[in-house]
Amino acid sequence: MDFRNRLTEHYGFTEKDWNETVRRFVPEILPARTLFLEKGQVSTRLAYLRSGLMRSFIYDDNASDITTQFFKEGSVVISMKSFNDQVPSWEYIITMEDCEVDVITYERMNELMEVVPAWQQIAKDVDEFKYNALMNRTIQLQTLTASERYQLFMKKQPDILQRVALKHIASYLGIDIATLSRIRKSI
Amino acid sequence: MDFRNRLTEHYGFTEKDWNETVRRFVPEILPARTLFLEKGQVSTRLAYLRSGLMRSFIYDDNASDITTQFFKEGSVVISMKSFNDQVPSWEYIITMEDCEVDVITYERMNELMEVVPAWQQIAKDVDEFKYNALMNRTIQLQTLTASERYQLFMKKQPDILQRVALKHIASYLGIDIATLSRIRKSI
DNA sequence: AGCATTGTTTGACAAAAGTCAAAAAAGAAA
DNA sequence: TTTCTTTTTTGACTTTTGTCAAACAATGCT
Repeated sequence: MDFRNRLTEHYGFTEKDWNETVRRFVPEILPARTLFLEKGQVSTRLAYLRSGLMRSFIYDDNASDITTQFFKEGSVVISMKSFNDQVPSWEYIITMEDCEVDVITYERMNELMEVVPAWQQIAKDVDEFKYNALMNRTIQLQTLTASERYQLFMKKQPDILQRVALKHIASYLGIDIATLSRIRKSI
Repeated sequence: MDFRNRLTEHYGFTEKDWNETVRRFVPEILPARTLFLEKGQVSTRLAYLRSGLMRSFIYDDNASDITTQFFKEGSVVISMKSFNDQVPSWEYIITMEDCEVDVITYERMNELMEVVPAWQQIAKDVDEFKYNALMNRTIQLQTLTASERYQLFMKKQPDILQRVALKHIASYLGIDIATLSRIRKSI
């Protein structure tokens, strides 16, 4: 099911709602390895990822290039804290493949929530969805061994596994790349 | 600064706002080791913790009694997914000390958000605060060693460290209790 | 195609963390 | 206080994971 049908079905979108929505999202093509958000900058845009793959990561003295999230087609690409509170981002977001996105700015999103109140609910639902995903991830890091975490990832996100460098999977799972290599051999 | 002042200062509460709020929160005393929320039940209430200490934990075939959060005085005690979406909880919440709480039900909270619109913002802020806390925790689990996690906990939450059994700290940090004991000795 | 760069695997080893069981310590209850 | 229960520590050991460096493989670029 495509985006429009989802909105109609879940949120009772009318023709007008859809039009108001569409006019505020700007389609863009982002080549692979384009930064969508930089650390330190206030996130001004949110994207719906039509096709392609992106990831968020942190990079500082303590932690060099640690992937914190993967975004695949159909996902909402957002750095929640920075976008919602309009504060500087502590993470980067970058494309890993050429991406087709529909982008909306913070201002336009606020307009949209006024014009189409259903968007308030959608925003809330997106935030909740992200919260739940993060909670699952946290519990996995808290309770599973490196090998178990990898096997679960393999099972739940086989598609991403095919598409990204292993070093990113490793950092996402909190495993050393050499260890991950050995885990893979042993399965 | 107490609760009332915080609301007045941050959200411009009027006398009336405060009265509408107060009448919907019910003060309660919960003895130590009282379940505030059980797994499988839909969370109907949220508490403001005036004094005492609580924790949330999961308990199932895979994971027996894994602490997922500590709540201390001044915190909002809530199982976000269950309360916000009114779905069965996947976690328990239990008091660890005698607790003084102000409790509000889901229905009353919705009323309150209508009568005092500032509460919509407060609810949003609480959710965001919890999300950020969870994000920090996740990154710690992802990037720090057991020893580093413990030392950080010691530094950031020395009060909780004094008040709860080490086995709960251990499970919260994803460390075996015997290992934690050795880490403590070595510092 | 050829070279440079980046990513992955491997070996040899070290360090970190877990397991199991028993002893010691601390707390709760009669 | 004494007993019972729970929690914490410890020892002996195993397993898991990380580190460093080199070799190997894959990929991108000119």
